[in-house]
Amino acid sequence: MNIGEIARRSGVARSTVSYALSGKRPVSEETRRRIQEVVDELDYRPNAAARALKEGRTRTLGLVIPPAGARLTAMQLDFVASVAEAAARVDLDVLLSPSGGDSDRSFERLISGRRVDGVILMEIRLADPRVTRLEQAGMPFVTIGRTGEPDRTWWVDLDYASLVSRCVHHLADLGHTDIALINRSAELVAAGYGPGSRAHEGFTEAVERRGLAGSEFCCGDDAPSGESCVAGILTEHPAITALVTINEAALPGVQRALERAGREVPATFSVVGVAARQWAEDFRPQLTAADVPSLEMGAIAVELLTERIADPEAVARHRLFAPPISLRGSAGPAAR
Amino acid sequence: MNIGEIARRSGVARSTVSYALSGKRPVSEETRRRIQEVVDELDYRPNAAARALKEGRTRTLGLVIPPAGARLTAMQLDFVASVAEAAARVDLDVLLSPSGGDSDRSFERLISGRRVDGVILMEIRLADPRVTRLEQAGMPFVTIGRTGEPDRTWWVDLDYASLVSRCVHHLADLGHTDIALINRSAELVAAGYGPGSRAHEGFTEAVERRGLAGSEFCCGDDAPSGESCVAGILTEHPAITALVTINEAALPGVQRALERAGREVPATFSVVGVAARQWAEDFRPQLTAADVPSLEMGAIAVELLTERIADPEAVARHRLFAPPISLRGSAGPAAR
DNA sequence: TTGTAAGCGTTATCAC
DNA sequence: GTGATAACGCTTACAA
Repeated sequence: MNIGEIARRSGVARSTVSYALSGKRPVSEETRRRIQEVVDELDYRPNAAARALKEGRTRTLGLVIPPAGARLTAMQLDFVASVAEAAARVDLDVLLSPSGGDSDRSFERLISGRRVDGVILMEIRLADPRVTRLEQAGMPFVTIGRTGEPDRTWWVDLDYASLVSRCVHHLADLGHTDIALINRSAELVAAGYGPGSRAHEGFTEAVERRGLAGSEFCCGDDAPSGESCVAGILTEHPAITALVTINEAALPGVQRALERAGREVPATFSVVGVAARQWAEDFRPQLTAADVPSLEMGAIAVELLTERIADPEAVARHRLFAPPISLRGSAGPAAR
Repeated sequence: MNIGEIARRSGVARSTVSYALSGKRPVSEETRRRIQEVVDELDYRPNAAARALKEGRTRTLGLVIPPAGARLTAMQLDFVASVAEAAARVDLDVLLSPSGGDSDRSFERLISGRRVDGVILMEIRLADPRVTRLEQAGMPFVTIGRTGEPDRTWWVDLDYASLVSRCVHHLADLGHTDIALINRSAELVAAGYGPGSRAHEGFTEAVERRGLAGSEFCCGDDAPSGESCVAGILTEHPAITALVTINEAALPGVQRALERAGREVPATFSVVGVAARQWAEDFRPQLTAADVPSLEMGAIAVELLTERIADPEAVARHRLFAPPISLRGSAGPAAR
């Protein structure tokens, strides 16, 4: 089914069908109705490739996800779902590219094959080759997370430094003096992964300001890592009475380690952190945490990207999210 | 950058460039090399839209995922990742369509806009309107999960009936006589969701054959639902000594309820089920379970789909997975 | 071995 | 208010 067939059946020119559907020039009510009838009957929709070729835009966004080797966390998954959803709401399609570096074939296709009008990137490194590549290719993009040069680029991000800092202050207010930070994996932190280093910054700054003893621990993105990490903390640093975590995938393990050690939360140990609401509510007792607004972040990423696509000269915009800490039941006064 | 520019810079005709890149007709080594140099220098790749228009195929697969309202489970997420990965390996792109019913705009664009060469569908209902729509449109598709008429269609699926049956037999062999099935949510089961009804079948059949007392419980796809479901079982059906579950998202809650109730796994209560390996290993003790081979299933789905696209007349093929139960530590002899 | 040209289905310009 | 037609960038049948 193509526009020529619609035109033939409605007894008009192809251009008239095009205009009737786009509304870009007036069409008499009579012919518009006749065309619409045929269109509805045959369930016609313009061929995407032909339209993209002619218009020079694909009405498609690229979403670069970590390759399957690196398992996606619930938060990343939420971003994928929310980006797809937000794009669908404005009639944009989303093309998935599971790429790690900058020389991946599917990533290259997106760019030089002009498969998409713009790209959303997740799991950004402070120095990210994919960002360089997109800039060089002149492809509009928005990152979820920011690079080391955040002023020049378009992004949405969580303010990990301030969130972790707030967590520390909250624990300090409750009287805790000896606390731990459960960070992401050592590999990620070493690779210059933003959340890792910014959580570190926020933690050391706040710990120092409040005169606390703070220890930092890297931890893999899974429950077993969380369990062994916290088990280690409990045995080797018995003075520690509270922890703040940005590693949500480790939470089930954190919980298990505390239970095994017979620590009551929050009576004899407090836990606070940054996590998707679902993870926070799955914790027992429910986790006092800054709830990551992943749905909103995905939606804003799409919004920024469409804006940048519409005006390639526009000055860079970003959005830093610092959601409030939701008090649930996992943090209490320090035992004395 | 387009093929004309490459041709001009290499001093040949556009068709020669095309042939040099596709290899569809011999090109002298000398010119091939000259062209390749220019291509490499300018990082040229054929425009995807133009190529799709000319060839009548998009080299893109559609992947229909549940809309964000219904949160994706870890298993669904694994499917998404593995499909994207498998497609990328054969240089196909994946277009995401978050659609529930058959009249979603993004779903319709896939089909009548000819945005993709074929579609992969997940979360299939026994009677699924999306399947009907794809058949009517003549769009090749493969489902992850199967409909009520599995002979006519292409799919990959888990053999829930046989897996659950095996779990029951395993528990019976261990001496359990009073067991429970934790199914998916009541809504899903009522809506004719395959895994739900097939788990039911396998359970009742095996329970009957072994002369056991079996009770079935529906449970939402999250930890809190799992916790209250199992808590209810323990108080209201004290005779039950073991359960089999196909609801992996409920597992953390299942564990919590057992711990709260002071039941030792596997000493005083046994748990077996069907789950992604990651979920099974997160359980304490690790869960004796049939490990869902999501990576392989996604890859096979892509393989079947490409096959069907290549030969639209081919007779329907499918693949039913019945992975063995991996013995871990969560099931033991019935306490007497 | 290479070049010429038609045509894929659209949209937009120009003409009436 | 509507129709004819060129052009988007590519692949491929046909010519040389």
